[in-house]
Amino acid sequence: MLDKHFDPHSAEERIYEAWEKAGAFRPSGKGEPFCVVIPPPNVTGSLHMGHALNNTLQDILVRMMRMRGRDVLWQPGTDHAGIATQMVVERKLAEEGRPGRGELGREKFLEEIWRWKEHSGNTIINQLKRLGASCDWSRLRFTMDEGLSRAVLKVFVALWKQGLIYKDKRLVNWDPKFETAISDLEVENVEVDGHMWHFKYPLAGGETYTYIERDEEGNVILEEERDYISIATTRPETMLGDGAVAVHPSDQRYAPIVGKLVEIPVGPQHLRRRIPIIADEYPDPDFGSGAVKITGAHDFNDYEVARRNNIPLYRLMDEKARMRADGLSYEESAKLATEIAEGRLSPDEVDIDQINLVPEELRGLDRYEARERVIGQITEEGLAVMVPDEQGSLVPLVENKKIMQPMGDRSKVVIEPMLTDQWFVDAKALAAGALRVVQRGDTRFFPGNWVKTYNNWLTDIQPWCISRQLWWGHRIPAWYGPDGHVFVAETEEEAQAQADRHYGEVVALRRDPDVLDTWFSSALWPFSTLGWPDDTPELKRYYPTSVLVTGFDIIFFWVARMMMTGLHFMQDVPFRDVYIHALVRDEHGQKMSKSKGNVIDPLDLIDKYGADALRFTLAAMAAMGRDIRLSESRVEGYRNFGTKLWNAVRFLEMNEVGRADAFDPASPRLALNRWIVGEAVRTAREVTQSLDDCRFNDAAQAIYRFTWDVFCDWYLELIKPVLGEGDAAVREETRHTAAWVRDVILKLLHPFMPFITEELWQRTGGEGFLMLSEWPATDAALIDEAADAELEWVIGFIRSVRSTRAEMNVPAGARIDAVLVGADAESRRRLKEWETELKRLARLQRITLADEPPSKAAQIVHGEAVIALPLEGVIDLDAELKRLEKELTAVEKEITSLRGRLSNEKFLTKAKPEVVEQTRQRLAELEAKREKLAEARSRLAEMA
RNA sequence: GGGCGGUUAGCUCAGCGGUAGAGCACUACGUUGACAUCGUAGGGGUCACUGGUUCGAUCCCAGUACCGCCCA
Repeated sequence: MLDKHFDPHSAEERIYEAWEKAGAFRPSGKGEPFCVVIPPPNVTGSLHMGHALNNTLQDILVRMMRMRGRDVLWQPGTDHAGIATQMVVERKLAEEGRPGRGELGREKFLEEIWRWKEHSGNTIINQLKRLGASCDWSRLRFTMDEGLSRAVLKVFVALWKQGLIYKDKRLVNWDPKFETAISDLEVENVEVDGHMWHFKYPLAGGETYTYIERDEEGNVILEEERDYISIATTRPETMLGDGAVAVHPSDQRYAPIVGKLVEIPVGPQHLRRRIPIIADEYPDPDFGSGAVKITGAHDFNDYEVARRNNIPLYRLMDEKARMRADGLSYEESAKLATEIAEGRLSPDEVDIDQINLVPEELRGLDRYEARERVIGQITEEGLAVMVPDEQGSLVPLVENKKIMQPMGDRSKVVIEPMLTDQWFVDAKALAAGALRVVQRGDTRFFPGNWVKTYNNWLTDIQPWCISRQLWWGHRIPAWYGPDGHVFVAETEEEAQAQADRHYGEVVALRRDPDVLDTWFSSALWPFSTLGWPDDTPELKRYYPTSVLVTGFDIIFFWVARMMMTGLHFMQDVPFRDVYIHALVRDEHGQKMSKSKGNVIDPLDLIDKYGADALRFTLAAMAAMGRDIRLSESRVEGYRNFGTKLWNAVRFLEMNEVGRADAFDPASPRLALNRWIVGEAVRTAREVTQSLDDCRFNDAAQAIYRFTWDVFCDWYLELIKPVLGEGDAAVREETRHTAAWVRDVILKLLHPFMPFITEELWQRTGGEGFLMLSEWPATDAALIDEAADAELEWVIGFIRSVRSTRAEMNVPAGARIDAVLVGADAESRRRLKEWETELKRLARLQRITLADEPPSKAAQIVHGEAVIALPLEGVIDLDAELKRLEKELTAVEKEITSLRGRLSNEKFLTKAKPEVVEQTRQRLAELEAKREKLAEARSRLAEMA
């Protein structure tokens, strides 16, 4: 006998272990392949709500497909998460008071990381198991595995040979905390309060010009002689590295001075550097003064302008974003820079990186300290633009302004655009194919509007910086000879051989110290996990994978890149469908974040309500294209749903409903059983179709409704008398049907609530595992409309009586009589057939037949007949009159609306014929009903 | 500035060219032998606003307002 409740704590682990032990997660090898690769969580990670949603949805698809006989492979794994992991281990070493990364050295430090990974790197895997994820864990992969590493090497070398990977000195996002380049996707632009300073750049040689400002009509509003140009900046410290001042070519105010030189108002006065004023489309004439300084080595927009105009790029900071202290002295640097600016020296003739334009007294300072110093110096010198304050005295013009500040998404420090040597993938070249296949529909997005996002990004794609100045990751397979010549090869031996051939002698090689971006290896995931570069049976069988389930936030990071590499190396898309799900937010729509303290830990919810409840909640709320606001009450509600199901099965058990393996659902004779079979089939069809369309919420709702509102509320209530009093054959049929429907529910619900359904399956003597049983059939022939009509009549009868009783304030326990008035033969037959059930569920003493309603009775129109409830002594005449009035009003309102429609000729001619017919029928029904209601009212009115 | 999405019951959300739904919350009643993690009944909505298309618009189109997110 089942307990009153399902106990997730004792059941979940036991069931999961039994599945795993039996190899139930492995591909069957039979049927059409269905393959999903898991979006690999970080090896440092722990399960958060996003993972819970993502993996619940995958598991639902995977479990359903498995039951439908597909050969399912859900390929799991983790990625090595370069920065994050290195950070975690460094922090751990520090906490334990052990030698840090620097002291340990590369090799020892990597050993530490591996040790850490072996020890706690699978936390998230175990958490996924608690969620119920049915991945094939025997195939667990890790991006730093031997096999996957081989794939990375092979891809790197191949792309290098094809010219699609190259080394370049470009501006990259530099994280001063981790001291590495990061991808622009790892930069969050945060709006912060900033300042805009306005400074004067004096024209060289004391030159002047007439500065004329006009309003919109062209009237002169300001005209003065100036010996300077006014520049606004949010980053004064970068003035040191300015290479030019740019104005818009159409800007008349500055037209006279384009091509002239200005002095940068920083650094020792006798060494003032001069830079040219250039014309470029970039400056916005309406913004600030219309003139902008160009610091190509420290700003992405400036970088483009500088490249267009051949303006030199001067690096000002070191890897910690301090003002650099290396290179030439300021005097020498300024001199060279000036010669370049005046065209006496070409930038190519000098080692630009040796030019350090940071004055000696600022060298080694933090960038913000340097900023303050620069501002102070300029202001002191009188080159700040001054405005009057409230008291009328002149003060430097400093605007308070919202500025977008780039922050490292992991380090949380301000990112510095930095000119460095890095490795790049020519993403543009690879993007073309990735765009084409989606255009063509080889891969489909659900919902489809994400295609636009995907296209936009791939169209404007920048070179992908793949090198990272870290130790943890795939080390770049490039070796340098004594003269810096690079040799790229899969092995050191091969690189050495190349070098020996190149130099004609044996030379010592030095390997590039950098590692690759983690996403470089993740981009290979759909084929590297299946065994590539080896030609494995898995690769043949499961590539392209069937569907990728992921969040929109990594369309760029991951989906697009997998598409590029998949097409390039496998000549086919990595997945047929991409299902993009939403973000999980808190119940107020806020993004969950540790700093906000609004994080809901899925494991807490699992502890409290069980994995099934959490999974069902996530699925029920996963409507396409919308974020999920998770509230705990919802989880609680679905936990209750599990209890409801549990007790329904418990009830069947108590009534000796066992198993009927040979049961044919077409065999029942009873309308009740034929009806529930039809309803079950309808539900199976809806769940199946919804899941095929990735409409998880619709599928969840369909099974929920059927289980609770149809099976529990009606079917179980209606079979109670049958099981108690029916004859043997009828009882037998009903038990078999009930068992069959119970199993349909367990199966349809299993992908959503795997634990409780499996437990019930086992406890009711189900053979093998539910998770490996066959998905319910969806044969529409099992739907019997005559049975539907019959049950509709029965349920409607009971509902009406209950409703009227409540409104008449009849005590819930009181058994009253009912009289069926004006019933036709069919209704009489039905009444006879269902008398027991009607009496029981409507709480009636007797049901009799009559041609006229008794006096002082509440009257309910039910089809062609009227159900009269003689409530002499109980009935509140006024209340009943009111009730009838209310119903009449509602009916009349609708009649008016339908009549209006039907008297509209345009409706009759233009609306679809079946709609017109439907409307007519409905009107006829309502008119009949109105008549009966009116009769009932007048009878009652007479009595009153 | 460009793109995407949202605005439906008190809350969180589905939905849809013809009759507006769920969960939770709320009200009343209920120890009916599966279930109080429950049952029965009920209240509650100008479907943001303005136009347009249509026989008919909460739904389609355009605009407005407000709110999100992404990219510059």
